[in-house]
Amino acid sequence: MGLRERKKATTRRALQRAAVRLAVEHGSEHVTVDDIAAAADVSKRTFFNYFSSKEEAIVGDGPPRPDDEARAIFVARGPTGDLLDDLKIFLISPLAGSDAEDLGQRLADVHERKRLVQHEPHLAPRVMAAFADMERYVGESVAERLGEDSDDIRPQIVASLGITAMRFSMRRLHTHAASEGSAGARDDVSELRGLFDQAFDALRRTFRPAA
Amino acid sequence: MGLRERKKATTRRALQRAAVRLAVEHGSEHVTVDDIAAAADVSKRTFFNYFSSKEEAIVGDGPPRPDDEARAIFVARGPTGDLLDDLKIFLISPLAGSDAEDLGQRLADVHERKRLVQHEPHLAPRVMAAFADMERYVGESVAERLGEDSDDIRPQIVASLGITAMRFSMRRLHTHAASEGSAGARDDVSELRGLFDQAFDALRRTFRPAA
DNA sequence: CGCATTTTTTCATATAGTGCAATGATTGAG
DNA sequence: CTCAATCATTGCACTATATGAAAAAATGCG
Repeated sequence: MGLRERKKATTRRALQRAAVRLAVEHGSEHVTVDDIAAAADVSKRTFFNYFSSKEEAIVGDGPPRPDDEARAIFVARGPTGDLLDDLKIFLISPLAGSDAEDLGQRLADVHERKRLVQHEPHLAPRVMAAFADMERYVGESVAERLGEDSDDIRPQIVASLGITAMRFSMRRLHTHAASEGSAGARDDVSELRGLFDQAFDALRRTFRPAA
Repeated sequence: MGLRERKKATTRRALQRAAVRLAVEHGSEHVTVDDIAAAADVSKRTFFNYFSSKEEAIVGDGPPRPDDEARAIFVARGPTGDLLDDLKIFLISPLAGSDAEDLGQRLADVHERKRLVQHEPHLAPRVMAAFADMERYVGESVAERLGEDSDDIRPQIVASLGITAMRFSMRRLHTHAASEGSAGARDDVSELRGLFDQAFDALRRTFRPAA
């Protein structure tokens, strides 16, 4: 990785961190792009080279998507053959690969943004839209697996159930224990997995697999 | 209804119609608020007295919400006692009251906006957010009916299934027959009801009512 | 009609977001 | 090392969104 790319990554992180921090401190409405750029020591124009809008920098990218490999396995009826089990594995796959350090950092970011959105409801639409987009992606994957059209009702039902489980988990995350700091990174991950298991157990109970 | 309120309603409709028409004609990116205001013969500032953003005027309000009466019936386990049947009635209740004339007009608007969003994907997030908001509302109603907390998983599952049925119906509406004009108003309504029935039949087949 | 209320308009202003050309740093080839 | 190509950053100009405040116009009522 060359110096150029490293600097770009640093700048991007700096901008994003500044955006979130300032939004938490003063409320996102009272933070201008100029403020964010100044806090990250770049020009306003540079900010827009990295983010296409202020909200994008503050809210972030939404839930992480499974990669193409995980999608291929899911579409090919793998790895277990059971629809719900495989859907669960498919959805949680982005949390599988990376190391605990990085993962904990991302979950901490999720946590901070969650609080931000709760305090500022006008940010919610963007988050909701991100989930809706994810749901469309999952729906198409399910349709492909089932050999049906993505306009059919069944793939949409299955996708919405999966996304509901996901939202439930992320919503519940951190609402109980107030475990903070870097030591809680692994705890966060296992808590998220636990909630995910819990949600899918509930799905299993209310879902009748075949027609 | 006094002259004042009638005029306000007229102005609002004029602005909304102008917004949609111009967006269809030239693409929403190439339509400015000044254009819309000029087409409706009001000042730009007046536009913002009616709509808080350009997108709000173009995309509209999203799916119509059940009124408090319908919600009260649903929460009180009415009218049939069966969860899915009652959910269906609850969700479709906004289409029950008004006359066919007005209803057909609204469905025509839905149709036009649907095409608009399909051609301009950047409008999609707003629509998705509207559905997500509706889903939250339904989830809270279901939780109240079941005597559970709206943070619990079951109300969220039920709500997401209901909204999925709704989205499926609105998505499929008008994709088959190209029936246009005022004569098709009643047909549209019955087609929508048919699709809604179909979706809920599918839900019934995949849903196991009690734990 | 004449007065009170509400709506519309005019004007000023702040901020978001984009295109373009110039500048300066990073890189890789010779 | 040196030079040339590449790429990020920046400043500047400009358009559009959105809001606030006060003047001006329209409306409702006695």
